[in-house]
Amino acid sequence: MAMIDHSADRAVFRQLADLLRDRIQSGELGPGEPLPSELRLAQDHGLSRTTVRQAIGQLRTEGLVTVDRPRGTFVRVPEPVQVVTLARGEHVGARMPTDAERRKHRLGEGVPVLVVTTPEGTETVHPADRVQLTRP
Amino acid sequence: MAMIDHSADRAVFRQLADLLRDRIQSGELGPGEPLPSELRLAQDHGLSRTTVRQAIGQLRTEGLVTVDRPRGTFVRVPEPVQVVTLARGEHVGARMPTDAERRKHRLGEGVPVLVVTTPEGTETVHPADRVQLTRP
DNA sequence: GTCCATTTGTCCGTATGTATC
DNA sequence: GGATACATACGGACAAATGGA
Repeated sequence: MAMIDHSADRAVFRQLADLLRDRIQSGELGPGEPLPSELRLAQDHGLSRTTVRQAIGQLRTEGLVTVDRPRGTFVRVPEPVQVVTLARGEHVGARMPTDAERRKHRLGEGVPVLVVTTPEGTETVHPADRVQLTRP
Repeated sequence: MAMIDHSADRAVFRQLADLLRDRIQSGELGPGEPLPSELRLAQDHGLSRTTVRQAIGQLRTEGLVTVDRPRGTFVRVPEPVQVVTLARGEHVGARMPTDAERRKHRLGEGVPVLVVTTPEGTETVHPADRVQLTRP
């Protein structure tokens, strides 16, 4: 098993996040598959549950995993993407939603929003996990 | 002073995050201004420093504040925005960067990246706090 | 339906390290 | 050196929701 180095420069919880991220991005943990439970990870690596939660929190903010409480933590499953066409003169930015916006649009953690601004200044917000913009 | 309701349905750290977010969005705490220290917030509201850190962590993931350790926690100052023109057929998405990408591009916490994909499939990433895309 | 084990969420306390002023 | 402030890591406790026996 991959190991954690307590004497390393990098924080322990970041090392654990790196390990789990690698397992996800390598495909060893596929979309929809559960991560080991927090208790299991803590025991396996000799860490406190607090530290394990920090690591998983990191992956949550990166949008790599979602939590279905209390069933477990799962590798995020990609949403079907809808393509939206940009009109002339429109600008596009991205930012994190506020807590209120997250609930309103039912956004998962770690999912930004795309903000489209018309030349008149009107803004529309799109969930970045379900929308792609295109210049035709 | 605004109060925390321990009997409320909403978690205490979320209530504190709400209070601080309101003070930022109302302009009472302007860009570049420091938040009260974690210890100060803990004492003022009768909370543990752990809980205060949870609240501030929430605002960090929302990109509302930045931490300059150990000077303090500050309301994020908007970056100068560079406008990038989209070519025909390009697609635009957004996602959170991984930890490695964050360090590579010197991205602040809570800042997504804009991902531009050419028709050939080449991807370029832009920090969403410094770049806006436009369809001319 | 009830009981119980599992799992995540929340909150507290403590300690130590590191960088700044 | 000392005080301040954030970062990391540990520990414990209880709550809430799920799922299986």
